Amino acid sequence: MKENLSTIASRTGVSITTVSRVLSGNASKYRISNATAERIKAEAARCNYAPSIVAQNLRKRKTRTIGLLTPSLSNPYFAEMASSIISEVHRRGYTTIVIDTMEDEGNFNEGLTQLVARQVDGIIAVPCGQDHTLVDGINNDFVPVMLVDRYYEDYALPYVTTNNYKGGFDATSLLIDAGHKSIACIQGVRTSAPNNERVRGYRDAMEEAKLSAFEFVAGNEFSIQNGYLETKLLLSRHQRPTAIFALSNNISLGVLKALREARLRIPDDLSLVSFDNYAYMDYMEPPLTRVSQPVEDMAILAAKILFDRIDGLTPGASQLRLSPTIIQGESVGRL
Amino acid sequence: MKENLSTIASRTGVSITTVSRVLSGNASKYRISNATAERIKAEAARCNYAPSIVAQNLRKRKTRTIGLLTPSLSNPYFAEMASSIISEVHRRGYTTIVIDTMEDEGNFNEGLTQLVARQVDGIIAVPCGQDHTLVDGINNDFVPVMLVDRYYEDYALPYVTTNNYKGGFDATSLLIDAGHKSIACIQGVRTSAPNNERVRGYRDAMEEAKLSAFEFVAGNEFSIQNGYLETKLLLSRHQRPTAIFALSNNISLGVLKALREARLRIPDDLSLVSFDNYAYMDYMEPPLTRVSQPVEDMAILAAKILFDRIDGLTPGASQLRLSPTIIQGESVGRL
DNA sequence: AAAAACCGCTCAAACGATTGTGCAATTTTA
DNA sequence: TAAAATTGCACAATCGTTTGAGCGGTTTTT
Repeated sequence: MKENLSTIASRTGVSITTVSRVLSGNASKYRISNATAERIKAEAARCNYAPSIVAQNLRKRKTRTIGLLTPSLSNPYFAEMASSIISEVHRRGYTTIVIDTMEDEGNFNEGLTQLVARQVDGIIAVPCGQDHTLVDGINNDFVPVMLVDRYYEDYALPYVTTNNYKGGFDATSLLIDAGHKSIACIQGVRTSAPNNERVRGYRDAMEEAKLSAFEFVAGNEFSIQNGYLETKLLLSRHQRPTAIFALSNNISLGVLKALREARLRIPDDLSLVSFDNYAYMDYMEPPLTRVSQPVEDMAILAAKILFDRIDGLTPGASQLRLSPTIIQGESVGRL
Repeated sequence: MKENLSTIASRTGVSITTVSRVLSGNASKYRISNATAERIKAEAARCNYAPSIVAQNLRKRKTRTIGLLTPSLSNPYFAEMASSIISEVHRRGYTTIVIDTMEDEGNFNEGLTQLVARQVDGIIAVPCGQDHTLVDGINNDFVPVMLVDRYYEDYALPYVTTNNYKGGFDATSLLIDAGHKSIACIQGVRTSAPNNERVRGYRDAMEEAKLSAFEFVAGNEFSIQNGYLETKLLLSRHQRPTAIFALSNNISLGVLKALREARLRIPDDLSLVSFDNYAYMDYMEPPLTRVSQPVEDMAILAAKILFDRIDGLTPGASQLRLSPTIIQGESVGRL
């Protein structure tokens, strides 16, 4: 049924060692005769032998596995990221253990511990929360960790992220160029570095246009509900903004829901620019103008840097920000 | 640095066996004195010991891991399914290895083999292709396999899927009830069982309404491009249909793209019903009327049946079809 | 002809846990 | 007080590989 080296060894009349060496391609290196080698290979093929990866993992102290900690696979942004990472990892002959942290710091830390116990060779993570002691210790003492999207400011852990500042700045400038002055910004988690960079970009663009007096930042979660509630609040103010800058895809969905309830039309009644890109946004009412993050590039780069570290190479710069691009939709009106 | 049973044993002056028994909670079962047990626990806690899961896997011949073979994480339908499955698996104390087969039968089979070599305790798979000899052999000889969404017709492998026939029938009936007679159906992979059930539902609904003369089924892939090209072809016919039934979310995106290029408006110029549901569809132009598959229920049920088999329980019915629901959008016009 | 080199393979330890059995020392029972 | 039972732990095998060292026999070198 389940074959192993020893069953093959006894059937071919050689030692386990010899079988192992032949089947791992080291026959000539250890001077196994061609005749013996062929006999072993034939038997292995006949009985459909495949080595136990579990046993190899133990002996080699290497699992050819990497762990991926993602906050939410149901978010298309992270799903695409996971998809790209998994295929990059696969391309290198590794497999991926995926842990969905559901945006919870406890789950995140538990996942990290689990991955270390499973002796993954590397970890790619989108962190939750601000406490980086555990992940930092793991990166120093056990396996290389690579952060994607989110990161810890002023800290040494390597990461690949979007140039969120530029994204915030460009999106805001776009609205300003269209004549908007009163631009509200609905943000996500306030302790998230990308969020704060986006906000900083927004503020700088406003300031540069001498619109600081109109600055308005609200919100505290990257969720549909947060976008919905903050928009509800915004609309109830006596001075309604002419544009909204939503700092994530989910926030935008919430904004849209609130606007629809209020029977306000985009871009006639209000303009909207969203962070994040997704194919569906082209078919929305109207197609959204948005800041597209280079998801695939980030994934590939994160994998590359991680594997360089796994392979013992010391990568150069390992805190990288890739430029986002603006995708023009029809959700911004000229004033 | 990396602690193991032997370092703890030598520091506490007992045998490895004793340490193992204490730390795995079997102290009293093997009559280890309280004093010794406490001493060992204290030392383990002090040095932050965690057992090597790799070693446990080998010895216990169990990995507490399940493999998930998904065709494409960038498809929101499968991403949500993966998300639900991963959290169900996690809830049971297992971890998930995810393999993205990219809709390729070769990748699928390679993934299966890999998972078996890694000795996962069970496999949840959305299969690709029609040849089920490998997956079937694995299910019989190695680990339990559970199919989701797609399955092999007239074959014993257990699965959970949507009642695709009902989905096809209901969606078509809805269009018929709205007065449509000429309803085109754009299908996906023709060898896929769900696809064919949807088509069968479509045909039966047409027949029941005595509209067989208007039946029209085209297409061969669950992709945006297929939806796009088939719509282009449809529109170039001299008798244009009044409605399109698209058998997947991606196909619908392609339809929308083609209609937009032709400057045709939904539902005024053409009606559309789509298979699959996604939050974004509510914000599209117009919100789509669609057949929503019970993704989460399928995931939970698939996990339950798989774990029942892993635990040696013999589940009752294990080829299940869950009913889809229709979500009313505004993409169907009355004639 | 002795020394060196080579050939073809095996031994045994190791990776880090789990587990059935066994064995002294102590305590209880008869 | 001798036999029986209990206590508290250790020995050693096992899971399935990998790998450095070694060994007897043949061939080549000096």
